[in-house]
Amino acid sequence: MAGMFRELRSEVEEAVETALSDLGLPTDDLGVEEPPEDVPAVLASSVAFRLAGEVGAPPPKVAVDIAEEIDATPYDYLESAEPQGPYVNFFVSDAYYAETVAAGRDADYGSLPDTGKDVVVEHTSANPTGPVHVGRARNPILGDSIARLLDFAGNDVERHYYVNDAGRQVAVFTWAYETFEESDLPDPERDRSDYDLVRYYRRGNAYLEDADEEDAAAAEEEIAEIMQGLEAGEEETYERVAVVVDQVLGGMRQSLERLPAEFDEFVKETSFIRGGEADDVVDRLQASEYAVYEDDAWQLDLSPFGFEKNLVFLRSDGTTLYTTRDLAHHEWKFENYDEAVTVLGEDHKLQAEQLDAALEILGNDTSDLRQTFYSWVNLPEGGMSTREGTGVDLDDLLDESVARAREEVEERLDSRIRDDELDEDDIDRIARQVGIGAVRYDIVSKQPTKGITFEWERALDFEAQSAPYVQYVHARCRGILNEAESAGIEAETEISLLDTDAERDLLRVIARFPAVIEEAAEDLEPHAVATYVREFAETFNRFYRECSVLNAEDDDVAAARLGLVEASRHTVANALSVLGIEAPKSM
RNA sequence: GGGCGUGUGGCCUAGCGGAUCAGGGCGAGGGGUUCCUAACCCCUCGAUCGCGGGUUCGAAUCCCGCCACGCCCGCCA
Repeated sequence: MAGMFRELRSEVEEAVETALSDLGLPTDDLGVEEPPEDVPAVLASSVAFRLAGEVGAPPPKVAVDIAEEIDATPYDYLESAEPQGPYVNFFVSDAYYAETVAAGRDADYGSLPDTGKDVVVEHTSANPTGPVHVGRARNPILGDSIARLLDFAGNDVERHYYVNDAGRQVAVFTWAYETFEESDLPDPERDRSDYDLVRYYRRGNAYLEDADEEDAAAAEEEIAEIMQGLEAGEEETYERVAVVVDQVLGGMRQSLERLPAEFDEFVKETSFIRGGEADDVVDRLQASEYAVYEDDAWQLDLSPFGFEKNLVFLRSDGTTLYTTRDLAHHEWKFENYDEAVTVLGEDHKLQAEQLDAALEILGNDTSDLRQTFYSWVNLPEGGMSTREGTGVDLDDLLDESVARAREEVEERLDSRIRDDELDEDDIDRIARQVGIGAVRYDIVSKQPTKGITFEWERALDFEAQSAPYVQYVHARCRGILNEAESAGIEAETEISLLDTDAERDLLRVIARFPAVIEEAAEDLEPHAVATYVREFAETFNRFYRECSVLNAEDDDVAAARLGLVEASRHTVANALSVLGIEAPKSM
């Protein structure tokens, strides 16, 4: 049940290995790969190139010998091996296609068997200083998609947001919130706690920058007091900070939920100070052979790990640093989960590597920790900053996208052929699904390491190679399924009647889905699923044009095609679900 | 200065050692709807895969050098 393609791949690998060893040839590299689109085989091998020297014959001759030696009879899905030039091509049996339709007709098609692993995915973890802006939006979208992907690949997944509530920023924020008067501030951009409070944060930062030395120093003293209070474990200080943090975070959560990105737990940095775990980390690091005491501060000499500079883990005033607390945080993850995944901006790369080294020093096995990085989303004119108030708020982007999607829906209403009468709720629903989906797909479909420059027109393009393009395929499937039901057509798993190129192409693409999930999950690359689902949609649209279900030659063909549509619907719905994009029942 | 990342047609993007077409999309031009929703499909235009070397039977993909851009090199997070 783990996917026909994956089983076929195993069969082919075994068959090639057997044939090679029977021929007395090395089996270390089987060269099994996917052939180009125009080759009708499902898999191919390029071993002949590598073995040509050894055999003393040209690759095409070697390919013939290997193909002849391969015995397909013991296998269910491998039908035959045929040489073509220097390649050996592998063709599949009807059972391969039949099992694909049968598997695809299960609603959870594509999901992988339970791994039994508990995995924690930490993502976003943006400082609670103000509304989420587009520059940060890649993190929740990527992180949430990775969590969904790992879940679909058979893992038990928890999503965590690590709340930085112990740093200087929140101290500044708390001081500003307690110091400035609302009447001195501009109106909030939205009636929500994060938009409300960020005004104090911005005012506070501006004050620190512009105030004369004496006033600034006085403010700094108050800020330092808050930081010291946190470190000393003063309950009262925690409460003061929490008033600010919890309110801002509450607002930010509402933005994130629109994506949607939801969390199982918000883990506060201060909890590792209060619980004593951070102090414990300090004690153990001080006792390690890498610890040095320089300039009144405790540091780690990480040169054996390839780092030029020392990593300070305890300030000269005796307080801990972000990384120190994060060490305690990660040890806690190791205790409670089998694997930990963290989604971070590229600016945290060095810090993440140092964290890794320090965790090793503390005796942890960091092979269970995987960090994945992404580049920032910038505006054409530069970066975005919460503190300075520059950038596009995520809420504004989503609102704009939904509004444009609504315009599209309304425009298309007139030329609509289908007589299913979309009501006001449908229009709302479609605008939201398409609008949010478009933003999400635009972000999740690109390699995370590539930088993105945010441009309205490009982000909100609903044409081909976008979420709506794929979502439309789902709506088409639902449309066919609904009509078929009223027409009394029952789906069948009947491969012999699905023999056109369009049908076979679609079957082959559907068969690959579980293998795509497997590989994407292994590499933490949801964009591979986005690429796949786009290819799937292209293939489906060709099938849709050429092979009518409701107007098929006869009832048997209609029933067989309906089975294929069912499998298609599950494939596209599940792929979209992994990407966190809704699958509309109509558009 | 050092480290990491990115560089694919006018623009965006996939591929990251294998099939003398490097896939898609946007854009530009031309077609398609008495037939399951045209947010669709088909055709045409357009790429020395940043530059220069090297390894290999084979390189967009690996190695070296260079150039451009981004990020990092705090007792900030």
